[in-house]
Amino acid sequence: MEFTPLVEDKNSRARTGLLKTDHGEIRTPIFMPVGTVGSVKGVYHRDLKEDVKAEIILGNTYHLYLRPGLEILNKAGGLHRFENWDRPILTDSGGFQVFSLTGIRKITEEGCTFQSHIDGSRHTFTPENNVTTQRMIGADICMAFDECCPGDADHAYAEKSLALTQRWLARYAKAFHESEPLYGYEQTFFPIIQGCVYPDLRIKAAEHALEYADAGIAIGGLAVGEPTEKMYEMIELLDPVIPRSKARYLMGVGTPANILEAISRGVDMFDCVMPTRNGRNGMLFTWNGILNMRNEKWKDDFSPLDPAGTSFVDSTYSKAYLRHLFIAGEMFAAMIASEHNLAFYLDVVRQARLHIEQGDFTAWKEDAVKRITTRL
RNA sequence: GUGAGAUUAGUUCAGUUGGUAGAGCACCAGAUUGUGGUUCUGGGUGUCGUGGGUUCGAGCCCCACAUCUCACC
Repeated sequence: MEFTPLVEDKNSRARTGLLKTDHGEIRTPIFMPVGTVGSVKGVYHRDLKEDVKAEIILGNTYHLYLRPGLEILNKAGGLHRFENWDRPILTDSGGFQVFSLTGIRKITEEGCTFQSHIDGSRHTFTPENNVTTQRMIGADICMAFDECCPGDADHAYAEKSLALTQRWLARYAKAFHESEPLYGYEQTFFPIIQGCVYPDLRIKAAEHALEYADAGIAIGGLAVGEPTEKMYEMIELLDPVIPRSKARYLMGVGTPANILEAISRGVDMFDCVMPTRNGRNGMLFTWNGILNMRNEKWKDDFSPLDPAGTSFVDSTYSKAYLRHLFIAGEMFAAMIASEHNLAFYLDVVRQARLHIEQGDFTAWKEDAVKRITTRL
C-alpha cells in the first residue's frame, strides 16, 4: 500500500494526498463512514457511493468476530464480498470496544479477555489472534490491537498502559508479517500512537510506533474524555515527529469543526460515529450550522433540509417533514439524517482538499468553522 | 330502568388523619467523538368532571348533576 503526499498548504500543516489500495484510491484528507457490523447503518451502498461519495468505510473486528463470526466471513470470501462493497475497508481492532466494556473485561500481558455483550460468552483477543481475525475479515487497512487509555488517566497508569500497547504492537507486527492475505489483495496495518495527554509519553509512543508503520499511522486515545484543546495540543506535538510520508489517521474524531482543525494540524484520515449516531437521534450538521431536527421550531418549516447540501435528500425533503418523521419514530428519519450527515462530512473534507489545492485553506477554514458550529 | 365502580398532566395512574398535587410513558430542551438502532441530563405542561355545601382550609367529607365502565332487569 502506498501513500503519496500531494499539495502542502503554506499557512498550516494541512496537505492533500493519495492512498492507493487494491480496492481503489483514497484522496486525503478523507472521512471514513463507520459500518461497525458490516453496514453503515441506514444507508444503501448505492447511496454511500453515488450520493455520499464515500471512498472507504470502516468495519469493526470485535463486532464482526461476535456476529456473524469468522466462519461465515471466511466462507463469504471476506467482508468486501459479504457486504458487496468493492471500495476500501478499514477495520478497527476492537481495542476501543474492549476499553468501553469496562466491567466485563480483563486485560493481561497475553491479551484481553472479555464477555460478549450479546450472550455473555467469554473470549480472548491477543495481538496474534487479532491479526488472524482481521485477515479473515480482509480489510485493506487493519488497525493494531491496542489498549485505549482513558483521557483522564494519571501519568503512571498511562505509562503502564502505553508499555503494554507497545509490547502488543511488536507482537501484532510480527504476526502480521508472518501471515498472508487470504483473498488475493494486499492488506496493510496502521500502528496506533497512545500516551494519553502526556507529551513525553506521546513522543515515545510515536517513535516506537513509527518503527512499524508502513503507509500510515494512527493517533488513538483522543476524544476519550480529555478537553478538546488537549487533543489539538497532542496532534501539534506529534506533527513534527511523524514523517510527512506517512498518512495520519486520527481515530474516532469527531465533529466537523474538530476535523477541520485536525486537518490544519496535519491529519489526513478520520472516522466517527457522530454523523450516523447523532443523525439517528435528530442532529443534523450543515454548512449553516447544527440543527436538532426534533425541535418544535421546525414543525412548519417547509424549506429544504439543507439548501447548501450536496445530497439528494437535502433538496428532496423539508425540515418539517423530517421533524415529523423523527417525532413519529419512523426509521426513514434515521436514514435521511444519516445520509445527509455523511454527505456533509464528505463534502467538508472535499472542500478542505479543494482549498488546500487553491492555497486559501486557512482563511477558508476559519470562516467555515464559525459557520458550521452555529446552533440553529 | 336498577345497582356498583370510576372521573386528578397529552396518556395510564398514585395521592396518607382534610393543609392548594406526583410517577411512568409521551411531550419540550440539552448532551453524545476507533456505534449495543442507544444512553445520559434538565423541564410538570394541571379549571383535580360540573355546580353547590360543610370547614380557618377540600383532590379527599356531604348533596345534586354529567359522562364512562361493569352487572342485573
